[in-house]
Amino acid sequence: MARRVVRKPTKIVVDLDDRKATILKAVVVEHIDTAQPVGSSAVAASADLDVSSATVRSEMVALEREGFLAQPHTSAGRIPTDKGYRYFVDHLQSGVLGSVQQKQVKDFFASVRGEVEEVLEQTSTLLSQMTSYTSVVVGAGHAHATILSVQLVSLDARHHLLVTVFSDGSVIKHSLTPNFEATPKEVMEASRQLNALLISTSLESRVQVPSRHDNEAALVREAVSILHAQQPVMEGEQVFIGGSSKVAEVFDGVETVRQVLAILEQELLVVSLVQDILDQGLSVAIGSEHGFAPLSTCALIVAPVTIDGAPAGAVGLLGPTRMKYREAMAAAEVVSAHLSRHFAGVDDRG
Amino acid sequence: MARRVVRKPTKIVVDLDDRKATILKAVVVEHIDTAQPVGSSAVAASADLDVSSATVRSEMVALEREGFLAQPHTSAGRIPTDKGYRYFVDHLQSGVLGSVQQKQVKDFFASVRGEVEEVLEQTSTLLSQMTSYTSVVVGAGHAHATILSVQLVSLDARHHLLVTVFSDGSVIKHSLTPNFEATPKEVMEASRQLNALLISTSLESRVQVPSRHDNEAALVREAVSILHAQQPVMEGEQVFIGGSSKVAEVFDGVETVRQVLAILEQELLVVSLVQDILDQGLSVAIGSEHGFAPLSTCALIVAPVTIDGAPAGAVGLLGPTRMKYREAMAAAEVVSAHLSRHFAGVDDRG
DNA sequence: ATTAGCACTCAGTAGAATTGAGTGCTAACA
DNA sequence: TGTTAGCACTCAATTCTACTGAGTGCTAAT
Repeated sequence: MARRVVRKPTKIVVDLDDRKATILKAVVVEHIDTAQPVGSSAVAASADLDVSSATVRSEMVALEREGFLAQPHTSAGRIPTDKGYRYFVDHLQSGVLGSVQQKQVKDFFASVRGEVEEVLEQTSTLLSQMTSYTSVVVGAGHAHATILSVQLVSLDARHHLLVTVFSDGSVIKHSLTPNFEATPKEVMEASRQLNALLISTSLESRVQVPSRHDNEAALVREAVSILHAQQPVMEGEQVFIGGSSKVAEVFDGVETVRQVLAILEQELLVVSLVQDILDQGLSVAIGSEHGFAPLSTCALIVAPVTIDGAPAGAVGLLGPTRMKYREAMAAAEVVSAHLSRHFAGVDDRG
Repeated sequence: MARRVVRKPTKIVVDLDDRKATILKAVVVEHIDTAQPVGSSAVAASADLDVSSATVRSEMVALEREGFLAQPHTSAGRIPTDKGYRYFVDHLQSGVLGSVQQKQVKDFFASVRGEVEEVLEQTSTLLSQMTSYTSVVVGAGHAHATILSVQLVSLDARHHLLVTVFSDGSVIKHSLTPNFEATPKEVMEASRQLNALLISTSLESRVQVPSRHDNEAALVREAVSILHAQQPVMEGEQVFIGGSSKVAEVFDGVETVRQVLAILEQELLVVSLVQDILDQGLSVAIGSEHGFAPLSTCALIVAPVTIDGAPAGAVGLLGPTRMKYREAMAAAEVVSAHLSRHFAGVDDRG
C-alpha cells in the first residue's frame, strides 16, 4: 500500500459575522444531539440570541447559500454540511475531559503493564470505551530503529528462524528455508556473522554481504535479503482497532455499517488514511475531506503520538460526521499525550 | 478466561419417518434460501413429494408439536427451530465444494508464504471470502512446545528484552525491567545461563533457578518467573477473525449486528467457544446449543486443524442459524484439511 | 433591519380497507 | 385409515386516504 499523495492543507479562511456563527453552531450542536434537522424556532430559542425565528430563517437561507447548511426537503429544518462541521470544529475552543474520564485515563496509564503491543491494544479499547466510537491506534514501524541483535535458530536442518531485535524494543521473526541442509555449526556461525554484520545498522542501510560459496555465506545472504525485502511494505506498522461494534451503534443503516466495517478490515488502508490526515496537519477529517468516498459519512479524529519529539504513531477515532467532536477530540488528545509520556517514561523511569 | 465447562454431547437420536424428514428438509432448504416462513403449498410443490398441501399441513402440525418447526404467527408458514436445523445438519450428506472454490483454496495454499501468523490471518480472509461468513482461525498455544533458544538483549542498563524461540516456530518477547543496573557482561552471562537452564524444557516444566545474590542470578530468576507466569492465561492462542463486515451482511437488524460484533471483539471468548464446541465433538453449534445467549441467533461451524494428528487449532465460520450449512461446512473442512497439510508439509518439505 | 402573520410544503402518522398467503378443520373419498 | 378438496378463518403486510404539524418562504407593517 503506497502512501497516498500528500495534499496541502486547503485552509479556506471562512469568516461569518457573529450572529451567523452563533446560528451555525446552534444548528450543529442541536443536530449532533438529536440527529434531526434543526428548525429556526429551535435555534431562536437557543438562549444567547435575541432574535425571532423569522430572522433566524433569513440567516439560514444565507448560510445555506454559502454552503454551511443543507435542507433534506423543503419543509424540514437544516442540517450542517461537511463545511458547516468544519467551521464548527475550527472554532471549537478545545474541550476538557470530564473528571471521571480524566481519572479513567490516569488510572489506566498508571496500571497498564506489558509489552508495547499490549499497551497499544488496550489503549485502543480504552479510547473506544471512553468515547463510544471506534478507535484506531497506530504504532510506527521500526524502519529507523537500529538492530540490537540478530539470531538464527534452527528448527531442523532446512528450517531456521531469523529473530531480530530492534532498538525500539520490537522483535520480528522470519522463516529461513534454504534449499540445502545446514549443520548446527554452520547455523551458529552464520548467526555470528549476521550479528557482526547487522548490529547497529537500520533496515534502511545496505550492508556488504559475503560472496563466498559456503553454506554460512548462503544463509547470511538469504537472511539479509529477507530483512531488507520487508521494508518497502512498511511492515511493522501496527494497527489496533478497538470497538468495531461501536460502528453498529453510531451509524445508522446496515449498509453504512457494512461499508465502514469493510474498510476497517483493510488495516493498511486505515493506516495510510490516518497518516494522510496527519501529513496534512489536520486533527480532524470530516466527510469527504480525506478524499475517500466510502467514508464520506464519517469523521476521523487523529492525534499524533511522539516519543521525545519524534513521531511514533497516532491514535484516532472514527465516528459519523455528527460525532461529539469536543469530547472525542479531547479524549484523543489526552490519550495520545499520556501514551507519548508513557513510552518516554519507559525509557528513563527509575 | 477460564475454559468453559465441557458438556457431554447430548446426542438425541431423533428419527422421523421419510415423509416428515423430506418435509422438514424442504422447509429448511427453502427458508435458508428465502429467509421467509415456508408454507405448505411451497413444500408440496417441492418435486419429490406426491402429496397435497393439506397432507403437508397435517405433517407440519406434527413436526411443530415435536419441536422441529415453529410458526411466527397463526397465518404464516413455518420456520425451522434450532432442533430442526440440527436434524437437517445431522442428516446432511457431506457436500463437496464447487470446483471454482476448490481451485481457489488450492491456489491459495500453493502460493501462500510467510510466517505462521500471516498464513493463519490470510486463511481467515480466504474462508470469509469463500463463504460470505465471518471466519475464525485459532492457532493453538505453545504451552507444550519446547524452548529452542532464550536470549536476553539489553535496551539499556535497566531495560532488557527476553526473546524466547519455541520448537513450534513461535517467538515471544517479554520486557525485563529489574530494579538494578546490569552490565552488558552480566546480561550476556544471564542469557547464557538461561539457555543452559531452559533449552528443551517446555513452559509447563519447572526448573531449578540459581539462588545466588548476584545480578546474573537475579536476572535469570526474573526471566524464568516471567516465562512461567504467562502460562495460565493460555497466552499464545492466536485468533484471527476475518470478514467481520460480513456480520452486517448476513444478520438483519442493527442490534443483532452490534451484539455479534461486540462478542467477536472479545477474542478469548471466541476461542473458548470454539474449543468448547470441539470438546463436545461437534462440528456445528446451532443457536442455543453452545449455551451462550448473545449468540442464540447464530450458528458456529468448526473444524479442527491437526499437525501430525495432534490438535493444533481450528477454523470456524460464524453465521446466522439459517446459514448455508453444506457449503460452509465443506469450506471449513477443506480449508482445515489444507491447513493441516500445509503445516505438516512445512516440516518435511523438500 | 426586524418581525408578526400567513399561505404553503411535505414527511410522518394514524386509521381503515383490502389483500393474500397460509392455516386448521371437516367431510368426502380411495 | 390415510389422503384430499373445500372452506372459513387469521393476521401480517400493503395500500389508500386524511390529517397533522413542524417548518419554510414571503410580505407587509413596525
